Amino acid sequence: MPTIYQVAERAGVSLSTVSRVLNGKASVNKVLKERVEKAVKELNYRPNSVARSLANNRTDSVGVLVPELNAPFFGDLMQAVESTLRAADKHVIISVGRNCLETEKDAVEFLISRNCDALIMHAEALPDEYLLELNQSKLPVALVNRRVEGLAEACTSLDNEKGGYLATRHLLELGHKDIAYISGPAGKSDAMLRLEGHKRALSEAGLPINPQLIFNGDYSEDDGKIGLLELMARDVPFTALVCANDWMASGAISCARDLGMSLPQDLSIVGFDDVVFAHHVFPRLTTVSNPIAEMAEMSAKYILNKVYGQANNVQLYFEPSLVVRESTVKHEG
Amino acid sequence: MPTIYQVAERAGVSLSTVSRVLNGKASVNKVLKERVEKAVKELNYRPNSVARSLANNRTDSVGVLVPELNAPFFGDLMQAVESTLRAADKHVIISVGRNCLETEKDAVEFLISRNCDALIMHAEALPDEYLLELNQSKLPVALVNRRVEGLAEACTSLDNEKGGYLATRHLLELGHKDIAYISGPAGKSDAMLRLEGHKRALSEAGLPINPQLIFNGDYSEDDGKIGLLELMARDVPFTALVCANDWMASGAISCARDLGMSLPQDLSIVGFDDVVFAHHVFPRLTTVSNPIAEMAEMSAKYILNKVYGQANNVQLYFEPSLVVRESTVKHEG
DNA sequence: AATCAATTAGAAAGCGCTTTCTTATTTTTG
DNA sequence: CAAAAATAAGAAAGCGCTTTCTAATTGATT
Repeated sequence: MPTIYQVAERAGVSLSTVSRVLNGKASVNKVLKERVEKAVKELNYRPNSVARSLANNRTDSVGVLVPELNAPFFGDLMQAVESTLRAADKHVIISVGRNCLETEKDAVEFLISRNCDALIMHAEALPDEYLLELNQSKLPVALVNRRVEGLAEACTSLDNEKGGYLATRHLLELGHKDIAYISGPAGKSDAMLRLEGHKRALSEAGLPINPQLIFNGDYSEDDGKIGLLELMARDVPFTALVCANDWMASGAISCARDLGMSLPQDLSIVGFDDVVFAHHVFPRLTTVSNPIAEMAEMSAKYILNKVYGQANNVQLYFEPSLVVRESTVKHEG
Repeated sequence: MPTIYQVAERAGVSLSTVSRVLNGKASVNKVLKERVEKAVKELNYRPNSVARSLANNRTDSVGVLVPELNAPFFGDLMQAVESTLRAADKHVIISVGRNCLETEKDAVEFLISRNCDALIMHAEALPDEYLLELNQSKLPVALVNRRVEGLAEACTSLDNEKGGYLATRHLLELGHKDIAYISGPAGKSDAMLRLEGHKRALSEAGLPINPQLIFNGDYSEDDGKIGLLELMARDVPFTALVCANDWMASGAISCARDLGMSLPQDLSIVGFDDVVFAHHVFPRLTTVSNPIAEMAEMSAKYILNKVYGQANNVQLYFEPSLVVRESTVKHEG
């Protein structure tokens, strides 16, 4: 590996000059510049990014924290972040939080120890204060799909309440009146907002909110199944079901089928997120789209602006929209 | 951020001594050692990994190349690599190849420029020679799910031929005699081997190999659909279909359903890979399991051995196994 | 033509570590 | 007990860059 010294030597200039043409910040005599460029090419010189980082205290890398690597939702997120950042020649260090406070803290520590210039996170367990502190203490933080008081400009978020509202409104418009709901975990604000939206839709339609028709799930496929069984055991009839994400919807669907129900006739089901497999399930899932890829891209652009002096437009708020497929059907009666 | 100097000063020793206790390689007087440790704690000192990398020419990071980030198969791969490497305090820099030669080369260049200590790749387009050269030139390479002549010990691979064999044998055992096959792209050896296995099963059963029953797909969901349509248009009857991966199987299933077929009665379908959504599709997919996570883990361990002096056992060859679900059924007649 | 300002190139310091080389101290040995 | 060997701490060089500081050259100004 040639160093900047060899380039300087070959070009017959000092290494300062080489550095200057490499970084293009200061003006360099045209002749010398060409000599340097020639030498660079001939030696196939590539600057050592570690040395550069040490000298200018910046690694051109941004840490990304996600709960899991093998879920389509976060796959979309990472895909968007990676391509946006890579286009700017920044690299991405990915770390996994597993939905667990300790692991998330650990992951952040890890990313910090790697001298990332910034962090882009889909943080599940870390409390707001921690994130605030992180951002103040030193390294800029962007939060995907989460709102934190005092960090507004660093947060991209979805109108989850509206999403919940859209899902239920769709069912109401199809004539359903008895609509069950499997929510996400009570600790997560998106889950709570989606549920809020559901309730608002019911209220607007003049329908009562029956707690017997609400099951508290944890966003896992299993809880879709467990939720459906539990709801049915409660013996309050319902003709439609909203699930707060697609995983639970998928679990509920396969459970319903195991129960011998025929879908969507016996039960209309709506999911949330529109993850990639939503159209693999049968009947193809009606769901609420979550523009996670765009949110992630915006988070990346925010960091590009904040840390690397770019000037992209960033959109922070996103609207969900309904994607009607085949898992919902008119209620006859 | 405190540096090693402040630690040395506070502990009243030289920075060499601090470095020595930090790295634990040379022996240090017990008293001094304790003083250093105390100072480290009090200052909450964390070594600067960039400086360390510059000094010892090693970044403790390994580059990972995958074709895409948002596919379950590669999600499993990354998950395994990340957790294995992170447990050894190495970090992972992920780069995307998009199944395209140019992009893959680019991605590798990128990872090299980031001074990775090694590369773990699921390379699709890069030719064997390129990989060999890479490995020789400087940085150790581990290949997941691919065999390269001359790089045997660096390759984990699946017995794809056997996988294809198992899929078709399963259908034969169910009494099917007319078995169609949608293969992966001709350029990929795993695709070719799976097809070989299919043919071997047919031959062993004394059945002819009818090219009219083979469609050349590209592993995409769309090609599952296109393949099925094309095969049916050829007017050679078949009662079962093997698809060389789950995506194409899923495409074929949803196409079959759109055609009004009832599954699995009208057509038994087998997939390959057992990706996470295989049980979301309906009927739940019978498929051949691909232990990609284990392969990936082994690739990571190989690198841990080769570059970081660990001594894990590594398994290089993996056997697929059949996962029978509900998309295949006995052929009556 | 002489002075001053503006450019531009080179020298050298510094980023925060590791590691070799020295030197001082302790331990071993005949 | 003196000399040789082993041990451990410090000094300093070096990893490959960026950037400040200094010096030299050129151009502008009166």
